[in-house]
Amino acid sequence: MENLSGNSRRKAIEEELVRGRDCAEQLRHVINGSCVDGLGTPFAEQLVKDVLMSFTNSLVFFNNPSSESHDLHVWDSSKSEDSQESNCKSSTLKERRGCYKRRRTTQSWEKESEAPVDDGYHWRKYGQKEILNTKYPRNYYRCTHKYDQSCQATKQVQRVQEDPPLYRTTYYGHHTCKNLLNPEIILEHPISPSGSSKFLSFDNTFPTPSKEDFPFLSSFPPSVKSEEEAPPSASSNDYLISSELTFDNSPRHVTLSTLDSEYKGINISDVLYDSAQFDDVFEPFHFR
DNA sequence: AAAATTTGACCCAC
DNA sequence: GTGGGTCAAATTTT
Repeated sequence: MENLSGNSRRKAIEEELVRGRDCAEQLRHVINGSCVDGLGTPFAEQLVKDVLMSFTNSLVFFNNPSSESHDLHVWDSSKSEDSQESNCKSSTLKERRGCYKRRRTTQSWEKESEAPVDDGYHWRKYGQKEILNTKYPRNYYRCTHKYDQSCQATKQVQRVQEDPPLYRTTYYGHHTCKNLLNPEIILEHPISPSGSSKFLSFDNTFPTPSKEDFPFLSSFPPSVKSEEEAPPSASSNDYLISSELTFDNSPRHVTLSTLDSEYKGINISDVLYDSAQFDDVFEPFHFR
């Protein structure tokens, strides 16, 4: 990933802000009813998402000039969502074997960690490949609820370094599944005793946050089990869910308000994160 | 028995 | 033609 610094970083921030402004302007038209019918709510939701993403990106650029930290790369091409659906016309299982469309572009993000992370979701391994010029095989996982809930989330995990052990996890798509194992989830944030932040309590429609593993909170995953051979790495309770976008007492925390937005078509994973993690753990966005 | 993993085959994008 | 993402039968684990 490239390091953004100096003018290029400033330019990136500027472009993001301009983009956000444009989206907000479009959103205004939608709200005023001057938008073409039929695009209404979904379009508005997309605009909201874009605006929030603009802020998010800008803040990341602003807060994170360094590229020495661990990785979180995000490239959003969500408008061309994953096309794993098979076009195959064959009907029998055997005929359908291997019949699929390879993913071209989808939203994805990477994370590197010293151990394969337990992100709280239920993953089913469906493949393993030796990758050219790499020492370790790449493991492919899909959401366990791919079929029962049509959850399209997948991830790839690959060991990239021996000593110290380093694993790169690349997530593709968002979880749309409901995790039924942890019906009651309450978020708390230890460094925010003032009460200025609101804790969110989720019912079984929303999985639990596991802050360290899911910087972009596709949804809040409950911790269920660790996978692969290594134990999950230690975590720090860094997620803060606030009722408003604010720089609060912990100066490096930036939080965005989200409530059940995922169920209204806005995926909070696109807009919610803790900026501190980017300082410590992640690089700025990666554009392809 | 059901769920999960392994692994070779298959096929598409490049 | 090749690399890599996915499928699915076989096998293992729970």
